[in-house]
Amino acid sequence: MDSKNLDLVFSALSDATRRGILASLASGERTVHELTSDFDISQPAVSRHLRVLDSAGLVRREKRGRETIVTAATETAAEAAHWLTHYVDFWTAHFDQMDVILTKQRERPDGR
Amino acid sequence: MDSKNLDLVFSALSDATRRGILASLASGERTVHELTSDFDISQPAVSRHLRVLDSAGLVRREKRGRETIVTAATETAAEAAHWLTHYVDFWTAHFDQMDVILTKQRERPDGR
DNA sequence: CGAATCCATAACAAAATGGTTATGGATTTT
DNA sequence: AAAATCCATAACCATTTTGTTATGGATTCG
Repeated sequence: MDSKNLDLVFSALSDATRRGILASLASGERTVHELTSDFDISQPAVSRHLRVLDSAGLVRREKRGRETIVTAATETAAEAAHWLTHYVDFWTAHFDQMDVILTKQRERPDGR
Repeated sequence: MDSKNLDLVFSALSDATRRGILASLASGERTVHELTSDFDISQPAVSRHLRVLDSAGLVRREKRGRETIVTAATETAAEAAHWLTHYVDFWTAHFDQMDVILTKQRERPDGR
């Protein structure tokens, strides 16, 4: 997952409607038509949200007859979650170190 | 973490410069001036990125004399990571179920 | 005290975002 | 075959974003 992909993934996740689409895909695949009736926006608006999610690798679209079937692509979200968790761990580790240092200073205020 | 906060957090994380700022804060606090020399953009641009990160709750700013000290706020990123992980788990669970169903169908193609 | 430094905000321009309606291709239904 | 359905794209508009330069307040340095 490179920087450009992270841009796309986090940007895609920054919209409540798109997160809602992903949430509704948890219960299984949905057509564009079904998604349009789930959310109170026009069909073209749904199509554009899906293109954003698709570009980010967060959903897959597949033509089936005249319908388009949408499914969640778990791996990409998992990668983004790992990235975020990695940073949190990284920060936390350093904060723990800082805490150790500060504790030592408190124990020996003369700096020995 | 409500929907509006998720908007702010993911939107803040969708910019490579802001992720870079967060990364550089892993090694400890930095002043706005230091961050400005780290990244090849103007000081006002850095200030605005910091305001975005601050609004999302991803950093804290503290005036110290004429300097502004910036530190990472781990908790918020952790919450976003948890949100994302939760969804991944949720999806994965359903996909696993689907997989079970599909496997059973493969084992008994007559649908018994 | 005067000069320099640190930083936030305002004003502006360019680009991206998210909604709409209009349209048309492909497929299914009748 | 004609009508209806599903969906993508184009065109348009309002809003937001991200960079810039200009400016000024607060603090520190000499």
